Amino acid sequence: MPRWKPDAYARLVVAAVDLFAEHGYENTTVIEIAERAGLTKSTFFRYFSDKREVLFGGGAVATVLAEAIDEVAADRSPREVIASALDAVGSQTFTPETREFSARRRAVIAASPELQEREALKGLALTSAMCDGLVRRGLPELTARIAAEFGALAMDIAYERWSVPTCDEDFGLVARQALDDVYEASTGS
Amino acid sequence: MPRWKPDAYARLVVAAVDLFAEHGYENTTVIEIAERAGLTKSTFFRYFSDKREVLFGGGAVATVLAEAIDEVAADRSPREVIASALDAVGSQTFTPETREFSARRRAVIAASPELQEREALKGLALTSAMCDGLVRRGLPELTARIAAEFGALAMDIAYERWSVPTCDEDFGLVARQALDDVYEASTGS
Amino acid sequence: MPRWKPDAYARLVVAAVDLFAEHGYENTTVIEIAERAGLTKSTFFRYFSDKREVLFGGGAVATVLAEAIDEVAADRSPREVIASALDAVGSQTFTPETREFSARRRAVIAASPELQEREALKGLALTSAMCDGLVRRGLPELTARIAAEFGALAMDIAYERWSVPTCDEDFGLVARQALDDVYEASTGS
Amino acid sequence: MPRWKPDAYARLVVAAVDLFAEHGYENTTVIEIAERAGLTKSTFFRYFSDKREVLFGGGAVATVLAEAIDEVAADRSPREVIASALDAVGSQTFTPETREFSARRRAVIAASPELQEREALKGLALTSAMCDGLVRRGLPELTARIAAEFGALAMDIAYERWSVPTCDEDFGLVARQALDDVYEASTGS
DNA sequence: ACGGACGGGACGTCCCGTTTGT
DNA sequence: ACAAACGGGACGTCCCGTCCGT
Repeated sequence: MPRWKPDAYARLVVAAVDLFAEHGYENTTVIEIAERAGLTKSTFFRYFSDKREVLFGGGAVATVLAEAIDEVAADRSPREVIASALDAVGSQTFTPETREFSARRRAVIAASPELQEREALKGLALTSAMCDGLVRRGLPELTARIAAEFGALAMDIAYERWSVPTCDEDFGLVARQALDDVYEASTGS
Repeated sequence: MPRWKPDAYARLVVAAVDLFAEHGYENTTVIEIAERAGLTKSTFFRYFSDKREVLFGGGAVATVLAEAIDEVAADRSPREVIASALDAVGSQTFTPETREFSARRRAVIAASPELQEREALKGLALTSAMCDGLVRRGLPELTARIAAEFGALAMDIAYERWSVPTCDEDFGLVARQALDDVYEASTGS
Repeated sequence: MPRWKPDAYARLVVAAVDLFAEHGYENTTVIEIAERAGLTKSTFFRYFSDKREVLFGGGAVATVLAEAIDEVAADRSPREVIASALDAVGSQTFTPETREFSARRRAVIAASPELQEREALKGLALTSAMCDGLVRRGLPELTARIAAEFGALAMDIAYERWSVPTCDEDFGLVARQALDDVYEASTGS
Repeated sequence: MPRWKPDAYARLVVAAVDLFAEHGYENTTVIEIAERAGLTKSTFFRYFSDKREVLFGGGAVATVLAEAIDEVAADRSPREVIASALDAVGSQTFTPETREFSARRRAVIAASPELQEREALKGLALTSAMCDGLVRRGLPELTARIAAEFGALAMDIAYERWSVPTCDEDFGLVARQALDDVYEASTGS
């Protein structure tokens, strides 16, 4: 995600979530989204490769994860690396002001299998991003893979917990807690 | 030997549920359903007004309810009328041999908001059928309405309980139990 | 080509040639063609795989050639076979009432390189159809190939000669004359 | 081309003709032209009002004609004025080093009706430029018009003759010869 | 002056649902 | 009654040409 999203991008996303929530994903056309954003279909497809993609911000989270992992001190454990990466997501992507939007986005995705499928694919990309980052740090493939899977699971849980209106904590804290839960559960089994 | 197999309706329904379960509702075309049933798209639309309708059997349940209500002795309470109507559904529509199919149908609907919407509409139709039947018996509008709502609720619950493979009771029994639960809950509140 | 061209097909072709002649190929949209034919874009694309194809009737000529070749008596020379095939084209495809249309079609194609390219491809298909037909008769590959090339050349020449308004002979006669010219030129060299 | 044109201009023209010759006019995009010239699409459109215009050098020839006509001594006949103007075109625009380019440009235009249309318009502009120049010299409208038409015709013929690789004469000479031919033909009729 | 964002619109695909013809 | 033809409309792609901000 570029530091400065063009305004059009955000307008399109907001318009899309609004309309999806109102009329459902299937009953909303790209043209309607674009028009509500004061733009045209052309511009929509310049920003998003297809209609679903408007809800799955262009791999931005994967980039944040990768960069955050590369910046962690070399002597840290995989778990600490992942925790830092989740912190970065909390400070750069899932900021408090996006919480409400995230809740609505979650609801829209939950209502559409087509979107859930895309969400699952995006989840795999996040796991890969974390795994690759850990491999770049010299970790064995398998160790990296498991840590990444734990991180992805924690992120899922945290996203679910964090994106409810009553939650008032930063995503980073919620995610660290979720990561702890995951690790605890893994040892307890 | 008839020129066409008589089972076109059933073959279409089975083919549809199979394909919906395999590839999802959105990713299944009417042509695919018809071909798996050995028919053509046109025939599909002769039997079903649209693609969704293949899962919502032509209002048969509403008819069963209405007729059953009309046959109950006049001195029975609304609750007993409804219970009898549910029995009729169990003996005429949700028979044991349709249980497995119902389970798959439920799963398909649960996976698609578009189908859930239709299901909700069908639920309203069932409520209306019961309410109208009770009104025909001379019940006050409001009484009929509430009894019908309770009946619809019980039917929902029963359908959910009954359409799991481990359940081996008749729908009628399950529905009566659910109706009891509903009434009990209503008094307890 | 079905024996009974649907009316829509012919209407689309006529509308297309009219509009191409009036406004040029590039400046004519598929929707305009369809509307002038009293149809819609959908129907257009059901008949023609793309916009250009409206001028290149679905391989009909190739089929006519192939079938005609298969029906010629076995003891005929390649040249006589080809001549008979050209006769068939004259009686089934390039009939007198299509002459005027052919002239306009030629003019439209001559005005657009994009269309000329497609015409060239269709020409290759015709050569192949004749060559394959001759091979089916047991001719050696090379012999068949050369006879087919001569036939295609004759057909080109004949089409050019025949599709001028002042020509009042059947295509078959014109084509036979052209074939004679080609063979004469080939021996004279 | 006048030397004061920025280099970008010439690079764009060369890139365009190359690509048009390789892939055809229709199959070449402005972006491809700009990229081959090391520029962007925006720059292309700053120099050329549209894609076709890249082959029709900005009316430079009309300007050359007009200026040349104005510089001819007042006592010269229309025919001599036109001849001098054609000389100017030969020394300022159609110089020997542009001969090869002109040949390729001609081939490209010959392959596209869309370009031929533009070429025809440009031809009219040249006729107008010459006619206006002659009128400024005090000639009657009709006389000017006819002399200009002869000049334009001679220029067309000369361009065709000159832009073949085997021609090694200056455009001016070729054009004067063509003008003579035109006048001779006009008297002979 | 320059690039990138934007508008506009055609093309071709897909698929649901309706109508027509036999 | 049945199949095929037809209508309608969304999606996604492509590319020309414009315009604004710097």
